[in-house]
Amino acid sequence: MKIVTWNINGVRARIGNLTHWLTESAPDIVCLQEIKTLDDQFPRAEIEALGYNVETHGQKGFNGVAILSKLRFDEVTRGLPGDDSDEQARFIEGVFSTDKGALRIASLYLPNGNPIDDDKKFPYKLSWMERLERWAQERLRLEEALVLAGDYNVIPEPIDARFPENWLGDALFQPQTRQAFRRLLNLGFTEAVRAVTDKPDTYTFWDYQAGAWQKNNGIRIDHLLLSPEAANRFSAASIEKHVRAWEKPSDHVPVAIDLALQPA
DNA sequence: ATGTCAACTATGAGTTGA
Repeated sequence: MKIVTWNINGVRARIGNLTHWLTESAPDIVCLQEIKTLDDQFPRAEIEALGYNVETHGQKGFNGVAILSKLRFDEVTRGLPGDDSDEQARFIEGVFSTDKGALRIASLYLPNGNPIDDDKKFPYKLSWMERLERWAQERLRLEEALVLAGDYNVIPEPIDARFPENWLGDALFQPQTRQAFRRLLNLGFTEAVRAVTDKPDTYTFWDYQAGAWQKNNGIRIDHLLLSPEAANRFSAASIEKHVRAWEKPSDHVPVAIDLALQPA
């Protein structure tokens, strides 16, 4: 089963791009971030026409996440628990039935957190990461195949940036950010891409500005975290980098994994 | 060179967020 995460950076601006990619890549389940639309304006008909079920958690103008799936959703939950005052749409969870039992997948869009001296933005990022850790700890107790996929806005290690020194003052590469990400991993997750390669120049995002793509000035911030039960079925990971060279691209590219699971 | 882009407000051009 092929599972992919992709920050689409505006699903309405990118619908042609998305349907072309769905046809080419043929994923079973897709976690989208930054759909930048209300649920009732999501272009679901074009996606359903390709055989996908669609569940969204959108908001006006920015943020927003979705899950597209060839498998029927058994359950859907919107929003990350832990702060009832948080109105930003950054988290959706779906549960599916497979031949090996339940498969639980979350599509998450972790706060950017810049600038770090703002009195709200970086603290919001860190508190969101604490909420995510608590949620993950609880879900791991279920001992299910669990995939936590999305735009983490975290550069885990210096090797995950072409020019790590450029990111020292950035929320994506702060010691507190990296430490929170390691805490999450250390609950027992396998980070899929780094489990299969230690190569440098393994990036998932290239800024639109300053010719970052042409210069390969990239960072790796889109990740898939696997519970032990998912990691035991994990066979491959790939970054679909060619999509960044398409017309009107997102600044992120799809990151895919294969799990040895079949729809029930 | 903060060099780009999407969506908002508002109906041409500025703001926000990334």
